[in-house]
Amino acid sequence: MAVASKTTARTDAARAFVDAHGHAEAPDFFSISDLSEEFAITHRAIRFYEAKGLLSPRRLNGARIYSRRDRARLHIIVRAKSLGYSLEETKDYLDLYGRQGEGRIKQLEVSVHKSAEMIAELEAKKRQIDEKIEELRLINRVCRQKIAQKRAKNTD
Amino acid sequence: MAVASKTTARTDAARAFVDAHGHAEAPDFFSISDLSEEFAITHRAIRFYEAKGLLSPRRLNGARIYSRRDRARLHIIVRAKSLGYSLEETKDYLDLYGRQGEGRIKQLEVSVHKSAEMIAELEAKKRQIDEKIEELRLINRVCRQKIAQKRAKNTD
DNA sequence: CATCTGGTTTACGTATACGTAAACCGTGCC
DNA sequence: GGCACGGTTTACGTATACGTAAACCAGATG
Repeated sequence: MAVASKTTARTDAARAFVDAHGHAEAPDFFSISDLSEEFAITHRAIRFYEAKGLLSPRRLNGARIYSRRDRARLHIIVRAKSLGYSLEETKDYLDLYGRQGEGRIKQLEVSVHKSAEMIAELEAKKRQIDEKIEELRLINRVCRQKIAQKRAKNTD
Repeated sequence: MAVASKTTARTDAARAFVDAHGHAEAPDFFSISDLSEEFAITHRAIRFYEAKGLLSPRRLNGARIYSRRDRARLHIIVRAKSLGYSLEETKDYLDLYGRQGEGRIKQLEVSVHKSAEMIAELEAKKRQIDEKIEELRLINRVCRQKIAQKRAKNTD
């Protein structure tokens, strides 16, 4: 049987392509398996994001080839998800991220405005997290006090 | 027709109860409408949280009466949701929050551990937010630079 | 008494975000 | 040649978190 090489195997042409570019330490292209491993998500999820218009990797013989930029976008998607953003919201974000500095003045001004808005929203989220952390610190403290009390009185 | 009083109307007995306790500034009890308004969510959502075991208000004549503690729990639910936590996860959190300092030493130690874990997780989330904020600041900066350049060259 | 208001339950529908299974294709290795 | 391997599409299923509609009840009001 074919002994799969240690490195992730790929559809042949795709593999050739990926290997051709990028030298060991800093690859320029990635397979779907590379990315699904790196970000601990399934192939299915990655294809789903593409179907929803959040990614659009080039194809080679049908197989998907992801550039560094695609990978960066996926990274953003994964992070945004863990922060509770929907794919729809993340898509808006990526639109901003994608056209970094392109377009006419009007568009650029919109981008400046939107990015400022998003920053404000994230700051608010940070404050909410701080509130939760405070609650948890209180719980932590109270529990430890109770433990100390019980230990002292030996009331188990 | 019945002119609804300015304050939220309630099923009668419930209203009497709610009004009996708490004096204007600091009510002790709340109707489902009070809370749905305060947190900008629907009655349906609140009942749903109850069905999932995250709330358990007392009843009066069938109508739900929420205590300050119930309200605090709902507040936590709403915040957790906006931070991307599922109701299941939030339920675990509320279990911790509910038994603040009760139980035997073993349980208390578990609580200490879990709260510490949750704090660590939230700190990680904060770092992710900081990363996103950094990205956005960059976008913001780049866009403003481009605007300045275009303005200077007057190339629209 | 009829209606209105605010509450209740039950049931079915819907959007999001995938999971899972089936069936296919192209290349490399024995 | 054949099979394993990694990839592909298509289709249907599932979990979460509610929305919506229908039908009911209990007091308050005119």
